[in-house]
Amino acid sequence: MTSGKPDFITSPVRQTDVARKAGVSTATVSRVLNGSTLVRSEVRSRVEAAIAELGYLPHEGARSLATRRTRTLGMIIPTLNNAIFAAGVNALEAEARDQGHGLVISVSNYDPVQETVLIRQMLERKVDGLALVGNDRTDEARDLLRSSGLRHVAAWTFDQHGATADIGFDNHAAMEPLVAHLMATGRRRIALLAGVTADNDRARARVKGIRHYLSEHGLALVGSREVRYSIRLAQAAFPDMLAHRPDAIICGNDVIAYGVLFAAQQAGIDVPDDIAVTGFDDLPMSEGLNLTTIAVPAAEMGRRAANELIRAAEEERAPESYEMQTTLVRRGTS
Amino acid sequence: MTSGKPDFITSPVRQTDVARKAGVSTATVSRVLNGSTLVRSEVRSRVEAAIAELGYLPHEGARSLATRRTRTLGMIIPTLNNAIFAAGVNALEAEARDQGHGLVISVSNYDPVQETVLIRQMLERKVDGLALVGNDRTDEARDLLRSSGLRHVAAWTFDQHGATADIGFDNHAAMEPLVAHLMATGRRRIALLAGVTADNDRARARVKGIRHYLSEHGLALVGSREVRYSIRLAQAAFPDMLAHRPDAIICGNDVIAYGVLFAAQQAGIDVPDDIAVTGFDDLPMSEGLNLTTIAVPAAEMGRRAANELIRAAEEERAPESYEMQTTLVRRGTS
DNA sequence: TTGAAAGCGCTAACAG
DNA sequence: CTGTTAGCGCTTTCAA
Repeated sequence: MTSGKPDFITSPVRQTDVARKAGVSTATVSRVLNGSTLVRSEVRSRVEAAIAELGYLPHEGARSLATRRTRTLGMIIPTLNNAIFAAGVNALEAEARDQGHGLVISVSNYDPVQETVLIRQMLERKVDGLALVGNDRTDEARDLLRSSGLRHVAAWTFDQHGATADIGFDNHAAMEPLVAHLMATGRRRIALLAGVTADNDRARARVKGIRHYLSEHGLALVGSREVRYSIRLAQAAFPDMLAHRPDAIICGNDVIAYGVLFAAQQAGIDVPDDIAVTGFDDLPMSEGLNLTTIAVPAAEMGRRAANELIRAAEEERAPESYEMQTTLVRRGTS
Repeated sequence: MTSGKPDFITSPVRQTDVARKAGVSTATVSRVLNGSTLVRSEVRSRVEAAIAELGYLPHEGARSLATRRTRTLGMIIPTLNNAIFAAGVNALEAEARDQGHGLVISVSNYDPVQETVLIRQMLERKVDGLALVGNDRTDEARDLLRSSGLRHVAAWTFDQHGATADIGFDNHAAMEPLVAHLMATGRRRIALLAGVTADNDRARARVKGIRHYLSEHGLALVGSREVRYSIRLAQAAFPDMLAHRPDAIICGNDVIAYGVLFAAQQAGIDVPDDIAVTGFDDLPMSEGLNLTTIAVPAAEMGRRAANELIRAAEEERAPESYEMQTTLVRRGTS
């Protein structure tokens, strides 16, 4: 770029250097940097020239210390190896970036204790806002959040009566259309291959929803078990499911459903003629596999969470809840 | 937790408060915090008690300003909506966290100009190390990296003669076993459905590799085109591929291969009898779909990158390159 | 419109 | 072993 000077390795150009070069005070440089209107345009361009020539880059950390705002959002997610969460992070990052904010991300591996540690770290990093997933939290984490006053939202969940600002959907209610659809298509022997429900309020709510809506039709699950998020493990669990002689298998998420689909294929069992299979998430792959599933507004939640967090920080208020909708996507497996 | 005081919202407890409560200087509190050995154990426990009672959390930003280390790594990836990248980030984050470092992540959407902007932001945030993907970069980005002296590595690529520290694999050489395998199984009319090669040195290297190894067998591609990373778009491109009457379709990545597989199925074309199909990445899904592909060490790269970046910062040296291997995974589609 | 000076919360010599 | 004293690089009154 600006050739001329031999650009030595590591050039710690500070505001002072710019100020000296432009013949102004650091206060003025700061004003130019922050777009203050009370700077004569002649001075402004002089400063801007100095900034360009020196290749000055403001020190965000120092700025944060002085302003008490980090322009950084934090996010703690269970895992990134789940495409639906990755999509949420992707959207949250994009929105944060558009609003001039950075994103520091941490993975809790579905462990509330680990999450608590991470929340503490986010507090130390003084992020302007924190996005969490769900509402299964340790008491300590809750305390940390409350006493620090850190603005935070819980995504992937929505509870009208909850204490946190939820930006997500009602996992319980989301199952209603699915159960109704299965009923309408004549399925009666329904089995459930759920995701792990321990430390996962979303998974639990879905299971509860399924049982609830089934019971409204005078039915109960003919069988039920849990598997971890893995195609292979779901495949391996298929025989167990089969033992209940179901005419439909509701899966806790799309990945589990994929495993069931592959296992059924290998076992020579026809889907949907012999057994219907459904998922949850609606990953891109599900269209190709023709999987009936429930679409989750992952990108929308990410965007909304970032936006709400930033807005709340600017307006110095608590973030608000937003309820989003899931939609049943009927395809060939049911 | 510590009930008693009514825990008012937002309690800015600083080191000074802890120091006063424990009857020591802030320097001593700092020493306790940083595990210095020159603190009498009696004093140490007094300080620790004060920290616990007050619920004091050190201010990472202020600490960074004083130490000139942020204990934070940066990563700029093309997208998170690609499971293979998400896996890399997941591993990098885990390793960074294990080493007591945070991770700030940004997405460039495969745009070098955007990436340049993000690099500048990473510079302003003073991350201790930066992980990038590939080596397609603007001159400005290169300048920024060089003149700042920011420690960085390029993942997903490996060039013996490159200037950057590469932590990845040779995309060109990775195609050799695949082409050899196709040759060995009698395929001669090979078509390529590549990923987008613009601003993507990895994709270009793979294409070049395929052509190179094919020519060693006296062959050339019977057809070739690019598609974006999308099952649906790949599906839509299938007829074009078919027009070349190929007996094998090499796909630039697994997702494209999935699209081809679905399209072939719908068109009633048998895989692998009529046409062989191969991918690149070896996503978890590929086992279920029985896709022949090339496994990429995503997690290993992430872990290694974090580790090398942190190590290099500690030892105040430049990060070093690491070459990793891809492996051909022969399955049912070829 | 601009500059001087006082911090933001912490660590790091340097004495003692 | 512990306290004192300077800053780290920026923003922000308060005067001018």
